[in-house]
This record gives sequence, C-alpha cells and structure tokens, in this order.
Amino acid sequence: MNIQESGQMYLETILVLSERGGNVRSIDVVDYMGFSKPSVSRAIGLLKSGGYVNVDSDGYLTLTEAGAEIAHKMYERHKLLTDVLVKLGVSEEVATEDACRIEHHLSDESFEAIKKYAENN
Amino acid sequence: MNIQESGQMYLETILVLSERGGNVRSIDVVDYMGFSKPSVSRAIGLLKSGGYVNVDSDGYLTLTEAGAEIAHKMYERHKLLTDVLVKLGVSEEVATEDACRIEHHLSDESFEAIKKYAENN
DNA sequence: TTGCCGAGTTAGCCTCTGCTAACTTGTAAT
DNA sequence: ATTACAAGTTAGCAGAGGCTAACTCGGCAA
Repeated sequence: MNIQESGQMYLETILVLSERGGNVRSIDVVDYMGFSKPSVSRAIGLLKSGGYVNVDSDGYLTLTEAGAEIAHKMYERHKLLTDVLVKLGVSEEVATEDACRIEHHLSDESFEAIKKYAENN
Repeated sequence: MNIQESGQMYLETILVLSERGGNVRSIDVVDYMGFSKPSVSRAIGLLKSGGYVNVDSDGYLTLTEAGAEIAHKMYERHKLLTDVLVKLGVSEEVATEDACRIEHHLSDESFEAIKKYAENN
C-alpha cells in the first residue's frame, strides 16, 4: 500500500489529536478534518490494512511505527514551513494552510535546505 | 470550468513550448509531459471549452487571455521557486521538480512573501 | 493507386478520494 | 424494557485524471 497525500493528512491528524491528549477515535478525526464519517472510516481502514494505524477493540486509534514515522515527518514539515512563511511576513492562518498543502510535495532535499535556512534566521 | 492543478500544468506547458519557438501541437505536449495522446487530447478539449486554449484548424494551440494569465503566473512561480531552492543549496533538478509541484499549492500571499525575500537575497 | 505513418479522437477502464443514504450496535436515559 | 443517540460501517455515486485499444483522416512515398 502506497501512502498518498490524503493518507499522510490522516496520519498527521491522528498524531496532532493524540498530542492534544486523550484517546483518538475516528469521530475525532471526522470533527477535526471536516470529512464525512464514511470517508474517514474507509481511510482509517486502508491505513489499518496498510499497517500504519492500529484500531483497538474500543475504536481507539494509535499509529504504528510506520505510521508514526510519516506523521512526525509531516508534522515537522508543517511546523517548520509555517514558521518560515510567518517569518517572511505571511499571516499565521494562510501560512498554516499553505504549509499543510506544500508539506506533501517537498523532496527531502528541499526540506532539509529550508530547514537549514530556518536555523540560521 | 474550474482549473485544477493538472489544467495549470497543461497551460504552463503550452506557454513553455511556445516560448521555445514554433507552433505548438497536442503531440508536442504529449512528448513534453509524457502523458498519453488521449489524456492530452481530453485535457486540451476541456481547456478549450473552458476558454483557456484556442485550437486552430491545423491543430495549433494558443493560449487565450485567461489561459495565458494562468500560464504566466505558474511559470513565474516555477522560475522563482526553483531559483530560491537552488540558492538554498538544492540541486537544479530537484529544485525544478519541487517547484513544479509546489507552484500550484501556494497562496498569492505566500508567493509574494517568498518573492520579496528572493529580491533581497 | 496503394499503402503507410503521424496526429488526433472515441470508447471505455482504473484508482483515488470525496459524498449521501441507510444500516448496525452499544450505551445511557426514561 | 424501551427509546434514543452516538459511533461506525456498508453500499453505491461522482468527478478528476491517468491509461489502452482501436478508430479516423490527411499527406507522402513507392
């Protein structure tokens, strides 16, 4: 199973919600992302069968090692890109939105270069 | 008709090919983008009916005003983003690839901020 | 004239990822 | 015990945007 952009978003969302504290269920993902329950249900099912998410008997979601790796990578990108854009003068809101879309389309090489830039500014 | 990312890519390609000199046909777009003839044929048809591209009786493609506006916007983004990434230490090839994907996902606000940064560096 | 080749189109398939409608199931309140 | 609601699933649709197979059509060479 190949993780697409949407899969990355779901994983990142699960990470963010779990860092907010408490257990994460599909319905929390629904509320956070604004997608319908069936859309989330299917996406979680795919991520589960791909080995990126575990769903326990109470419906609580946890990231597997593979899932967490992707989620953290995306989350790091999200935060850093938002930061950089804000430092360049972009509003918080727009910076977050743009970071959210761009984070999936950046090569490691470019991201590392941007990160290095951010560290020196 | 709403222009999607793929539509922006086609328009930008037509612009690039026409700047290379000579007339542009669908087959040139096929060769440049690497998609199949039917895929390009349909895409051009959609852009035509959306008023972004004109196709003359010989099959030569030209951008309408609306099409040219989008194409130039994307092309400007492409060049500037590539430039910025290269200046940050990314290889030409990767910078071009990343710019190509990111250019469609950036708000005007963020792009202008990046542009301003580029002008002072 | 015949035959081929290049350009383009048509028909139809596939995947991804959203959606609604409607169902199941478990828990909590009356 | 019944009712009601919240969470999740199933079935099936839509649209974007790739693809192949197979067709049309015009021009050029033998």
